Amino acid sequence: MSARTNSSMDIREIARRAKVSTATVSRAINRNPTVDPQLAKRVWKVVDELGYYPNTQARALVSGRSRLFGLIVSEITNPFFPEIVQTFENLAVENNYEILLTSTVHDPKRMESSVRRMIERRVDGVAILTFGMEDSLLAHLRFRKVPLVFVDVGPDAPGVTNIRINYQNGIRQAVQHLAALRHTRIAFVTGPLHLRSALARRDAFKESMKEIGLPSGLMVVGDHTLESGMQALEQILALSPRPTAVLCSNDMTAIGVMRQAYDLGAKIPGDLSVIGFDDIRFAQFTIPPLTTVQMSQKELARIAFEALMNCVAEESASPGKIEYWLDTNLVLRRSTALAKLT
Amino acid sequence: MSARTNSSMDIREIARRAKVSTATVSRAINRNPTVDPQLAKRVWKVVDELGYYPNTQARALVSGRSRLFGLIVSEITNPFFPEIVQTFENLAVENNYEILLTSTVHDPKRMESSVRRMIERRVDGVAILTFGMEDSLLAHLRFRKVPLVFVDVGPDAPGVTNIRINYQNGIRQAVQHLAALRHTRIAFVTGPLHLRSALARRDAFKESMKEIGLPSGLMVVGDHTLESGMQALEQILALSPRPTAVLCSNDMTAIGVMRQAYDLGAKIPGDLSVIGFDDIRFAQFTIPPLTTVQMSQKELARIAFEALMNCVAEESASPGKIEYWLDTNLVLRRSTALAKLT
DNA sequence: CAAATTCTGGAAATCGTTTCCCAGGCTTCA
DNA sequence: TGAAGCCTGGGAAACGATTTCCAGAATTTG
Repeated sequence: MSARTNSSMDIREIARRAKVSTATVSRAINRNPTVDPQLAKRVWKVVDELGYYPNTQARALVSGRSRLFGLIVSEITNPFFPEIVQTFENLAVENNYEILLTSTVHDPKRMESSVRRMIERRVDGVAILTFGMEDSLLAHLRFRKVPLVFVDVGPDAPGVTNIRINYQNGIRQAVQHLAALRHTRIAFVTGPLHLRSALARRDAFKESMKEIGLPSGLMVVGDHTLESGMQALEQILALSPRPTAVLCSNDMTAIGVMRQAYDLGAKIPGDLSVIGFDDIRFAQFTIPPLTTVQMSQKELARIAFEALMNCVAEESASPGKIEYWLDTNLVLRRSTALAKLT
Repeated sequence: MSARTNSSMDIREIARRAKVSTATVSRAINRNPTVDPQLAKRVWKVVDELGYYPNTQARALVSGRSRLFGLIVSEITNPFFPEIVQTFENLAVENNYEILLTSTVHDPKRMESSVRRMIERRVDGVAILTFGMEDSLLAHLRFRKVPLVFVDVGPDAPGVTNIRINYQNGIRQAVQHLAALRHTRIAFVTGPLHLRSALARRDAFKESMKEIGLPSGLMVVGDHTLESGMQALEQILALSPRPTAVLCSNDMTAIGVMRQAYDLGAKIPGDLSVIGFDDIRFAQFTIPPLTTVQMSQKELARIAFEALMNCVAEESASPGKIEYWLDTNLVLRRSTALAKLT
């Protein structure tokens, strides 16, 4: 007998005190209209008096729905995610759902444990917001017919929803903005090239440069960390002729570039224009405020959540593959300026 | 019949295929040593073949433990929290626990729903890392005998663990560091004064100034947001004689101060020394890197988690009130310098 | 070799809900 | 007035595990 046995308030206790059956209590609590208002009131009175809260686990067990959505991210500390998690949670609360947050921290073992835990808790759906997740793991989820939402890189299979990102749009705007400021030597700092999303950004850059007849050879490989941005700047400044603008695969990299520029005494945007990607919240507060390509995290989270809700609502109605699109757009701040003529 | 019924793999199915009873399957899965190794192997074989994962809800229902810890924060997007959540999750994974993350977003309704959801999911314990939570809500949790861990502001009651922060230490170091740099007009930007933690920081500042015979009247009220830091700087610069150093109640405020200084053309640390509080990860990447008082988020999360683990382990052994202490320390970066003589 | 003891694994109760099925009590209509 | 048809609410069977007993087998002991 554990200590919490004494607060044993089950539906039966309520039933006894309200002098009705457990079935009626259940119906009353779930606001089933077939129950007499008088009775319902009696039940609610007892419920309130005793401070009774239904046991979600028992509920889930019999109903088959856990009212739990999994959310897999790569790292919670990655500034890209908190806004997403927050928005996701807000929506979850509104819809009486809970969120099971898991991070992979780029570790295969953790990925596996993430998936296992999702299945064990019988989540009603999973949003996978991390890039790079092994297919064999996904197979487990697919096998269970767990609704899946991917951002950008999901397999083209029935029952999985994909949110595709229009990288091209924002990056084209960024490149053209720089070109308009008379920049011709524009460098690009990539992300880790084993990530499809990083590749897509790089390709969008190449494409955009080609469109306006500019060479896209000034490329430095980074890994999306602030530190790699710092290193990237060193390499960029060593190039000859020296680039006058840098476009980065994400904001952290751009912030690293700016940070290193500060250390090296290069003025931004005077000596070098910098553009980021993602528009994490912090981008508006850097010094100078960072011009960047916005990929709305709120919007992304909203789409992901709604996609999941649709999946559980449909209930095997039309499990065909579905796609959503998320656009990207340049937001101008103060890290870009006219190219310095040399 | 829902669509997932077809993947109906329960313990019985395993039992049938392994030609043993469900009891044996359960024991084998839980590595109960009383089961014959031969049999256990047979069971595991079937389990692996079928890709069986035990249903946590059923488990929780009968065992009385949900293996779920609640984590209530004020806002996930507050940069103070991601590191905590990440550390907490890491520990959870190691210990086969799940984390139920909830944010109050400073909204009484959300606080209530947070608590309700924790109870409904029957969490084994809750860490409350938000400052300012109504006592009436906590009463619900206490009534259920849910182990509770507070940071800094918990009620002095049996069964609740408190993590107390030694604000004084770090703030004294900060003040003395500034004094050593010949600053005598040191301003302080407070947090929202309805938060006990903000009051404690302010008082620690006053105390530290008094210790070395400096006046502590240069006080601006803020609310821990970056924006309030920006506004605070305007007020500070309007003071006469003008302060030469600012100590802030948290890092976001300090970053706001620096951001505004940049806009107004005041050099940091040349014209003004700035010190923050918290040491959020970003503090090392600001321009200039922010000198701040470290309150280790990792350590905080670790203590909170271990406190919860202890509570569930003890199992009503010694439910007396327990206290942990977390120290704070100044970390020197580059936002402070010798006072400019005027 | 019989009796006592220890092991091992099975049957069944249990956890706290939802929900199916059904029995009465009413209403309605012929 | 009697038969037919709703409503309403109760009894009991799930849901998928764990765990307590308990019986029979295996082992040890006198």
